[in-house]
Amino acid sequence: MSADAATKRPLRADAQRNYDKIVQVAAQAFAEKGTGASLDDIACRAGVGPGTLYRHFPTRDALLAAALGDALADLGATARRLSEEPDAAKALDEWIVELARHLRTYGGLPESIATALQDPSSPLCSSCQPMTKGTATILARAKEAGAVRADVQASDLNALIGSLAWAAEQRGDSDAALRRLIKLATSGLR
Amino acid sequence: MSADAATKRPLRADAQRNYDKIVQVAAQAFAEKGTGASLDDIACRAGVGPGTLYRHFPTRDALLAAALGDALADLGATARRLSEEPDAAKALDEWIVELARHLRTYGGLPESIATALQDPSSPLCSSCQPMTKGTATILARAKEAGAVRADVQASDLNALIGSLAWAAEQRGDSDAALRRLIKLATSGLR
DNA sequence: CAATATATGGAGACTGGCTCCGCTTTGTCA
DNA sequence: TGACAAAGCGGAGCCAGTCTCCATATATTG
Repeated sequence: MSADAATKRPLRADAQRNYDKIVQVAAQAFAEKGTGASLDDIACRAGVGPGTLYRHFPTRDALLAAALGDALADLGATARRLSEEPDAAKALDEWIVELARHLRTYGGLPESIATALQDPSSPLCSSCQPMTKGTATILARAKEAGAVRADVQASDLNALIGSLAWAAEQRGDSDAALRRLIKLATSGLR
Repeated sequence: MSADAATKRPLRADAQRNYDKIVQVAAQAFAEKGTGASLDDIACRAGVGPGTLYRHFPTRDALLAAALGDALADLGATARRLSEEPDAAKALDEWIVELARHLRTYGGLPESIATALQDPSSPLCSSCQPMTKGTATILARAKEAGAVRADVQASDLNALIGSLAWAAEQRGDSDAALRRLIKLATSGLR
């Protein structure tokens, strides 16, 4: 959970220390209070002033993207693994569940991400490529295999998964309830 | 858009005037700025102090429920009409679209309602009976007609519809895009 | 036209976001 | 090693929003 922003001049040692500490504290705060956690509070808990936090992370999304770092890398790995899975239909089912579960890492994450996806300039938007790309490739394979209707769009599927994760969060659902919701939405009403 | 709260002692004339004005202004503000509109601002625009607004409506949800009054009555009427519709499957389809559309009356409404539904003491929760009951009865009829799997639960269907309305809002979707999303979720992937 | 219950409004406490700028620390180079 | 410039810091302070408290004002009633 460190080493990044190696582009441009490397940060001064103290600055790098602060950066890392902020990300670490932020990850914990988001886990506890959701994506709406107070940024001033995070700065305080990291032992820096608000100014420092805002210079490193000009927006909440920037901090969120940094805090999410590892989790998103994991998701990328999962996507690659499922792209190899022989059974394309099974791979898609698994991907959907996995993605929905990831979206519950922090409270409020589905909303943060949905908003970010609307704004290409958001750092969170670029960080989410593992998600969007993953869905696109795995869905494409499932279509080729004839396991999915040809008119299903990747963007719609992403929106659907996000919205289910959101609903599950709103209801305080268990993992089982989330799966039930996913099954309802993916197999339809009849 | 007036006359209510006739239970208990009737409000003093000036109080009733203020009450009505607040509801009217609130409906407009929510329409413009979403359910998160500033309450102090609503009070100000209605020509009353914040204290007055908060005495009539102790929570945002209380005000929201009042502002939604007419719309919810309409929805109740729609539910009754669709309960008569001979084709139970068609009735359900229509209900789903109608409900999702109603949830877009104000920005942020799906979230406000989803939260309220978790809290039986919320005034918004009771106001939403037309929605929940409507889904329950229309779904039951569709099941009887064999148009829907028997294991589909009304609560899940409600959550699903709400989440689709939420997703459509996040993406700034047109009505057509919302319908596409609904079709995807109700007819499944294959 | 009191007397009284009812209702008002706005000052102000509090929370969180975010900025600005004088001060401190670090890295470098002689 | 010492000194200087660049890099970084932090917290005071402003803004917006929520919500409360209570001295004051107004409607109603006999």
